[in-house]
Amino acid sequence: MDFSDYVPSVSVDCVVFGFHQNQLKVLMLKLKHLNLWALPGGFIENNQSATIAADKVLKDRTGLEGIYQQQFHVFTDPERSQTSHIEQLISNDVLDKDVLGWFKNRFISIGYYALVEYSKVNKPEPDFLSEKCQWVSLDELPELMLDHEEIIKRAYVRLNQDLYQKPVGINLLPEKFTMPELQALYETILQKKIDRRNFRRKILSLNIIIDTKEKRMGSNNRAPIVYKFDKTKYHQVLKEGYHINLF
Amino acid sequence: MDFSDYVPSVSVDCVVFGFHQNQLKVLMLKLKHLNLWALPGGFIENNQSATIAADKVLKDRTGLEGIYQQQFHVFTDPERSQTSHIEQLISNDVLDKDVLGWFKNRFISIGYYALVEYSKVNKPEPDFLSEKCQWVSLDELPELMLDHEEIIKRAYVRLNQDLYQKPVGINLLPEKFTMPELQALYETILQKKIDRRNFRRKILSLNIIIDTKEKRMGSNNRAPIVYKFDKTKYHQVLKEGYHINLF
DNA sequence: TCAAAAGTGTTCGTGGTACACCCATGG
DNA sequence: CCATGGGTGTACCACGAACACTTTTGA
Repeated sequence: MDFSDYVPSVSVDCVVFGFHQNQLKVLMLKLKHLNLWALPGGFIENNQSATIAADKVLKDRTGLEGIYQQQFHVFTDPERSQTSHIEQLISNDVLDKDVLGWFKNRFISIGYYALVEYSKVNKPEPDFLSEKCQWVSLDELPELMLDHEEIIKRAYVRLNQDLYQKPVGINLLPEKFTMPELQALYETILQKKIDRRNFRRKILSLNIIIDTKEKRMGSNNRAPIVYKFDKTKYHQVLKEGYHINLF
Repeated sequence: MDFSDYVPSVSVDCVVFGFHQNQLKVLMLKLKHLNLWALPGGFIENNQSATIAADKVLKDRTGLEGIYQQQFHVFTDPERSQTSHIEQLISNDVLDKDVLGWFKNRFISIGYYALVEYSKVNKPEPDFLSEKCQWVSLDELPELMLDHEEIIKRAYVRLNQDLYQKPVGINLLPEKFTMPELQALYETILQKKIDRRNFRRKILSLNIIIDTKEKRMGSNNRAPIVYKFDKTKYHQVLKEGYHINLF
């Protein structure tokens, strides 16, 4: 029994969603000297839980802390580890060739998704392997490293499912927002049109948003009411989930 | 940068649920020479995905194959690894002392839950660390190794949640079953009473079970209809989930 | 005063909830 | 023929779906 057979390297990959111009965006890294993009990620250090590691990844790339992150899947397919990209990075002196042995090792990755407010991420920071860090539209993904495309797909599927059980928005939207803005977010994530009036009633019935008594002026039509989230009730509902009627 | 810091050992732990005498049971292992129980688990071998590893664990302990297993969480708390149990196993000659270094390593564990038919598990097999393998009632758990109690709790919470989106039963019940039996299963998992007549209508409306035209004779009252699952439709519904009405 | 889009209200139908009633079986 | 528990039917109500009307804003 050779124990070294059972020691894969474990990393954390974060699918960071933002919402801008009625599009869902994902934060991605462009690798140095390669025409490839990657998800922000990192290794789990000693005495760190995966959650802490994921929080650190998010902090390092966006500067944001205390953001809602959700572990959604572990990717363990032995075929997912490929060294070809690494070898190219080494031949371009981005990585030292000593590390090849390490990267030849088996990798498994814990997938997290995070929801952040687009406007709060001013200057996303690339890491040492990448030349830039920026938002990429979900439906215009470039060529991605390893199985990162599948990771994003699964994160999106999970986000979609979670939306039917938990509220979403407190991190994706600015502090103050209007009903049409919240609706646009839901329509984007669910990829379907929702009736204005029914949406309004449904959301209000959840009691998670508060009328600020302000109105958003400036546009050529009736000024919509400005709302903010009731953080206490929001997190309560987030924790308990909706009470779905099945029996 | 010491890469060896980032190399935890990765195991798979399976929470195997069975249903017997209107109780949810979990398959557990009694450790040799210790007054401790553990979940069936194993390491992920080279060229194995976690799913395959979990299937192997299930096969080795129960003999069953092709069972529905669901990855539900990864446990990465650094505090979860303790060597005290291992040291006791070594001092009792169950384990060779060479392996202590290995077990001093950091562990993370991928949690799966499985649903199996109680009666199909005739002789559950202990592994080399344990003296017996048997069903334990969920509400009478003995003292458990490491964080296995939390793993079970979380598996149960997830199963409970999943029940509101997916059907359950095809693996937990025998091939042929009656409506009251199915209802007892649901009531046990959801821990609440369900109205007989409404349950019946709801289940039938899902179109996942078929009337076998048989009746279960022998009891002192009207003989209930015997049903079986429509495997095609069942797995279809399992994959798609219920369409919950939210927008 | 007009177009655009937001706020308010109404109707309808499906499906969940809460029941009452009848029917088969073994003792 | 009777107790027990399973099968069938119905009335009610909440909530989602579809839709019409009024109000506010800037040009």
